[in-house]
Amino acid sequence: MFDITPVNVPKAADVLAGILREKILEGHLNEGMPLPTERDLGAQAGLSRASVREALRILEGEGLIATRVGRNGGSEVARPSSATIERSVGIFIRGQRIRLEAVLETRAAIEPPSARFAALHRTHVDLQEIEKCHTKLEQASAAGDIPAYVRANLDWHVQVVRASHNELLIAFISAVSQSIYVATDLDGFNSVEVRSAVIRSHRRVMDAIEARDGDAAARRMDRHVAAYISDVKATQTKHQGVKPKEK
Amino acid sequence: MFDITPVNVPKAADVLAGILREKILEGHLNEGMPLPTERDLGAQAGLSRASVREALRILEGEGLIATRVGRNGGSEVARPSSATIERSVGIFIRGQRIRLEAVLETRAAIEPPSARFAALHRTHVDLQEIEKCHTKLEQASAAGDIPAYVRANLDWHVQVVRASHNELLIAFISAVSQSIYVATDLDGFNSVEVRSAVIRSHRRVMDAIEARDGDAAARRMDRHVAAYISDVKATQTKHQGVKPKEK
DNA sequence: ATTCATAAATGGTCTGACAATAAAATTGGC
DNA sequence: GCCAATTTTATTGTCAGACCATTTATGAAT
Repeated sequence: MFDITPVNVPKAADVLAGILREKILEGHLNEGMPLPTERDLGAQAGLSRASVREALRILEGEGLIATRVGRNGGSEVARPSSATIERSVGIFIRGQRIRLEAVLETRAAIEPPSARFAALHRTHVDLQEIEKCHTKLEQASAAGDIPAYVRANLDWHVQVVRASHNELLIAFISAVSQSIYVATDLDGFNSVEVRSAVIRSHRRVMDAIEARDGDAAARRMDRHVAAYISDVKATQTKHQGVKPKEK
Repeated sequence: MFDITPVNVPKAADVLAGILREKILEGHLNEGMPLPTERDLGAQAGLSRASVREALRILEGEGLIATRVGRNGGSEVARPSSATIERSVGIFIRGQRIRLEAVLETRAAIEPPSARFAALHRTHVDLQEIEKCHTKLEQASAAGDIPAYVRANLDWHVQVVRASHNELLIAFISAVSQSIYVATDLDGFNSVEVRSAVIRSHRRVMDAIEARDGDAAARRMDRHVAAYISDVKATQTKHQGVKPKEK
């Protein structure tokens, strides 16, 4: 037999996008450098403006270029940020109907080792940033402002991972946190006791990071997120009412 | 002051893409369901076909639709797969010039807890799949086929995480592994001793997963990836020659 | 020099057409 | 009646050209 795969029919826009993507990622085009105008690109590539625009739209979706209108407008090379990862992860979670527990589980897997790296690599500025989030958390808790509290809680976790100085872990945590935030049941934090317990856990983790004690940071973060998952599960079963089968 | 943010100028294609995206993610449109034709969509939305096409191209980039040409062609709803995450992570790593060490560090952070979940949630089929990868690894090692060996190595790691049955972790590992593969220095595995050591480590992890021993699985995986990182660093310094400052 | 009006450059959008493709409908042979 | 070859048709892919919207440069008036 010939054993040939389904014939490959690359579209013009895809080809052009691929060429430009490689040029950008290869480093031949640096951040901020302008691309030719759509008309020029079309002339150079022998394509219509419509095809060029589709190609540029693909690259824009990948965060590789940014486009402005008007005179001296046009597309310029951009650095792909974690925002692109956050978007695709968010779509993945919603599209695949990933359960909140699984998302929390993922965070529980990533954060303890991240806390270890944070303890090892943190700078003085990192500590200040984490402390800033913690203060906001305390204030929101005292004021009983639950939405602000949850927001500050998420920010604290992201900030801790930031101190690891591992951009990929930061991107992952940011993406996961974003999805956790929109799915978090605010009622779970109505109790001032629950909020205080979280604040105490955070303090212990921060102490370990400040002391550059990686093992302690990982261990305490592990306990903290595990406790968080238990709380969420308890809240869920309490709210679901009939749902849980009591046999 | 008025305190207004920079005026929002949403583009037609973005708006339409947003509407369709929500419809899909909200679950009103199920997988495989056909969207209207481009002309119909344009008529319904009051937009030109060009704008509709840009919107569809955005959604295609997000993995939310798939498009076929020809009669009875058109776009149909798709489930966003981990491929989208893999792409954005790959672009992020290349675009941000993330060092290989950082990527390996990320894997080292994710895999041990994933191995724990694998030990806890694995099925019999999972074990068989992992074993299959292991067999391929041994064969490639014996035959001295380094590229196949590295490929099988990566597959084994992904397969272990698959056994965790956490789709998000699987997506992360797949994405990271993909990038590790293209950056792996094949020469590091020229030695049969190195390859055998890897195979022995894998076997120990597999034993723990089979025994449903989460702690052991996590611990052994941790040691394995840590050793891997050391090897890579050793290989790098050996190869770089002058680069490392020997003071 | 500052301010204001005008022009120019660029992306955003629309219209209409034709090409390429793949499936359905039709036809012809048996 | 059934199967194969052919034609038709529905759909995306691509193109060309025009005009609109937005932003900036330019130059004139003060």
